[in-house]
Amino acid sequence: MKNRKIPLNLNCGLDLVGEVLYGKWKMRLLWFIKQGHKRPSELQRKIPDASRRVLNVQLKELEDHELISKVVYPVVPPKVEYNLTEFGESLIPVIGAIGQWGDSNEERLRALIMATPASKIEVVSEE
Amino acid sequence: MKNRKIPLNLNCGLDLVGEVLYGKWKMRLLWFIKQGHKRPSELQRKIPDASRRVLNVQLKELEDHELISKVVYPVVPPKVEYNLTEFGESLIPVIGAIGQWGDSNEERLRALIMATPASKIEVVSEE
DNA sequence: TTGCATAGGGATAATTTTATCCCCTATGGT
DNA sequence: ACCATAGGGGATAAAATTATCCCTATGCAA
Repeated sequence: MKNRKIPLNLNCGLDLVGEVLYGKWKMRLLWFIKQGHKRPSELQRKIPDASRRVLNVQLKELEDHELISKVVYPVVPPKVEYNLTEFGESLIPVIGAIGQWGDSNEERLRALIMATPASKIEVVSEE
Repeated sequence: MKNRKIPLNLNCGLDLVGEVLYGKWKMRLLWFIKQGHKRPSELQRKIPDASRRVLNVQLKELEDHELISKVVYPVVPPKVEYNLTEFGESLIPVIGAIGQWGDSNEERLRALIMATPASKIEVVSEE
């Protein structure tokens, strides 16, 4: 998400949403924050597949887009909390719907995804 | 979407949905097909920002994921039609919800996105 | 004194995703 | 012959996204 060479297209609602919600971990971040996991370290534990760095970056973008707000407590060791803004809250039902569809179709999706050539992982022999 | 080096994570519903719906044009393709624009050339006209090639690729993925089905008529010049499968149909309300949220918040989103440093386009002087 | 927890961020590499380019099919019309 | 139509696809370049590595700071505990 740095300066782009290719102009954004922001024609329809879908484009606009994409701009703030695309990002591998963003929806999950919003979701977990909604569930009360507000501190960076908690979120990190909830999403161990993402590195701390990446979460920071995506949190920052969510903040820039006013979906979450950040509170920094001036204590040591540092303490930070994220909260959904009202704007962010309004997205929760949408994310809920997406996750819900995924959960409802979990088995089928899993099978489809695994069957797709695109998802075959390239196994590299260890050394 | 070729063979990947980094394992997919398919922990929750959100991950699963992402696997079939991430892709710059996929939701729009589904949406337009739903609206009756079933032929590749129609879709292309609806989404002029994407090249024909890219649409083909994404349509193929949607097909592999059983969200749409493809009918090839053995005529010349060729005629092809895509239709939503039932599975694909079941996604329409979700896509609708996303687009709806985007439309409802269009102005705010547009302003936020433009204000974000990340979206500043790198202007290259001509020549 | 070293180690740990907490949070943050620059620089760069790796990976994935999109875009671009160019070519192919077959038939009917000019 | 040559073009237009309607649909496809390989190869490669470019761009965008993620991951990795390493460094900052503070106060407390072993």
